[in-house]
Amino acid sequence: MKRDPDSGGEGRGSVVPTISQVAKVSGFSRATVSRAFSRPEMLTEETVRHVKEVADRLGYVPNQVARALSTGRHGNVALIVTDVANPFFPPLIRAAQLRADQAGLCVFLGNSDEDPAREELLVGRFIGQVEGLVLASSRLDEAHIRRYATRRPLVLINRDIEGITRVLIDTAPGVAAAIAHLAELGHRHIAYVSGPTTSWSNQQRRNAVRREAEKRGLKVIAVPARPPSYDTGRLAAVQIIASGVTAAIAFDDLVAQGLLAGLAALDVEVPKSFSVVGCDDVLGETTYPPLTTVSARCADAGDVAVGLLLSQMSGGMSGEIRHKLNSHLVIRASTGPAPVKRRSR
Amino acid sequence: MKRDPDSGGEGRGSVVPTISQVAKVSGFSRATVSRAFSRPEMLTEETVRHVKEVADRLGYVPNQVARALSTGRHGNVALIVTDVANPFFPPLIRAAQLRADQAGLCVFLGNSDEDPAREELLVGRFIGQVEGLVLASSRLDEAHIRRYATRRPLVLINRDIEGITRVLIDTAPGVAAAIAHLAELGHRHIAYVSGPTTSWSNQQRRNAVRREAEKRGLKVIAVPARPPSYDTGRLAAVQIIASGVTAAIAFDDLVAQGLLAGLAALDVEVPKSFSVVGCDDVLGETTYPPLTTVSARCADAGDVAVGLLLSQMSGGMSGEIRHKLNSHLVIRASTGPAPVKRRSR
DNA sequence: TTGTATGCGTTATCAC
DNA sequence: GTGATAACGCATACAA
Repeated sequence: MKRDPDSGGEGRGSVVPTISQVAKVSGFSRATVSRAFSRPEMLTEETVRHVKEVADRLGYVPNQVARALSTGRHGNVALIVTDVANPFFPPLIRAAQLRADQAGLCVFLGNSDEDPAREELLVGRFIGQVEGLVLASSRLDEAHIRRYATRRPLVLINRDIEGITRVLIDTAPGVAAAIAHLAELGHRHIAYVSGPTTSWSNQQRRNAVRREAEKRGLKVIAVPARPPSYDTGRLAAVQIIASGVTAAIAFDDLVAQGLLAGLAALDVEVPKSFSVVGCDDVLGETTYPPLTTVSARCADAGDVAVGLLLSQMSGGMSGEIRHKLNSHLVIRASTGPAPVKRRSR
Repeated sequence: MKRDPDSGGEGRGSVVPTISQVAKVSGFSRATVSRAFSRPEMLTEETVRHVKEVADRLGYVPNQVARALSTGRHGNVALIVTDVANPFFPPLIRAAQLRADQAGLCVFLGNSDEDPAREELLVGRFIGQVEGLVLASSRLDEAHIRRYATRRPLVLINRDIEGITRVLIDTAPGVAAAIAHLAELGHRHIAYVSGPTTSWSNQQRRNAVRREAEKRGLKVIAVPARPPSYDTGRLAAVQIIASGVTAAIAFDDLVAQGLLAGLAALDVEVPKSFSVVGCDDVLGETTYPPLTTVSARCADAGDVAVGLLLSQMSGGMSGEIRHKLNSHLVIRASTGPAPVKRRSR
């Protein structure tokens, strides 16, 4: 079982010092050296100072793996998202990181690419070395998630499973407001540019669109943009224009931005001849024209999720938690009055 | 040292099974159970099957921490970036992840916020439980980096320190081409909208601009946008216009995009009255007008960095490595001929 | 092919 | 306040 002390890139020819070396050199016991690092308040200031000095000289630093084995805690959590490169996630990741940092936790990041198998692989790799995990927009089936949740504290973002702690960005109110906004502008026929079928967010938004449109007597058709991206949004423009609608609400801002480009390519002026609404509000005013969109507080979701995970990890968790985050409509410049006349299809 | 087996969120009232339980129930020794998971090829198919069945029934799964302590390897690496939310990084992170995944590694992600102290904290937290790290756009001082590099394999992205493995996105050729492009369009006075002083990329780009401009007899002024962002870019517009230049090249695409917005707010038409060049090419054609920019292959950087880290971790590394990634100019629609006449400042 | 014995580096439990 | 020592759960020489 002897191991090459030089493997793993440690030291250049020098052995990695352990607590025992420090003990021997400092003249104290291993227990004392250990305490000098983990609970200095139990020792004389003098002792601590001496031990640390020796440790410094030897280049000793506590082995976290050994510590973790002994204590059962290592302060790691995992965050799995579907796509780091989708602008929805970076703010979420950032906020989650920040919260974890403040608690002294290290965070593993995983990228599932919306592939359940890949996500499962990642969870499997992480779960043995984390104290908790948060799954954002998980594509795992319910049974798997439930099983994982029995092994480790687990919180879901934008996935609604009874009994599992979850934080949901409730875009329904914002979407409803968007429909109302379009209705007031005189639009009667609109399109919903839909995202992934398996996405909770997509289902929620689609339903909200239908419900509110029906209530106001608007006709709505669905046009897919899968996977949701700038390109699929751009490609959807032709079909949307051909359908004769005068406005579209997209699954997310990226799709909306692509749609804007697609419309421009068709010489359709926005918002004069056509109105576009996005969702998530992750692009700010950077689109042209600035996008009317549903604000989704994705950063808050990351923050809250890690917060809930923390309290779950520390055991202070009573019943089921289903945290909802509000949304609202942000009106910018991509929506306007319905054009007075448009050719029928 | 007895520990509450229920802590850490494990099991609901059930003890976490260890290798010993499986051994007892299956009738084999602990060594055999261990081998059934780590080196099944050493055992009879029959024994492996039996052991795994028992393990399954008991819900046993190897404890990675214990395994790591024993073997000295745990398959974790760390990636630290300055800002997850800056569009430059997501593609890089994604590519790095992918490469690590293929090698079966888990990746810790850290966010330094361009703060050296914070970055140091993160490295300290990570280094004890990773086999290697990659630091992107590190703000750490050279001495620290060198010290860390003696403890673990380490590769730098966009930071040039002799003796440390590094991958550098060489934007100088692309920037030079951009200057040439502007010169050919008749621009004589241009601005460089600069990024963080401590950033290697910024220094490199600034120098390339100066060098090439001098060669072609262009005058160049520097205008700061710090920290580099959409907002600081937008704010820089006033100063830039006031200076009387006819074109600007920005530290990165985000700044360029902000500048575009700032110019629009001032009713300066792009590219008719003013030309803008970005850097990194992370926005694609999503800006208005589509941005002429220097392509920077940031995804490749992440991929290559992890690749180098892997070979360094496996010990197969000869001398010093300084991997350069090329760049080139991508001409879109934000650059055009210099306006025939502009009021002097 | 399988079992035995020991070590990995640390923390926690007891004594002193 | 400090020291001896037994876990923590697993992997691996070595013996059988």
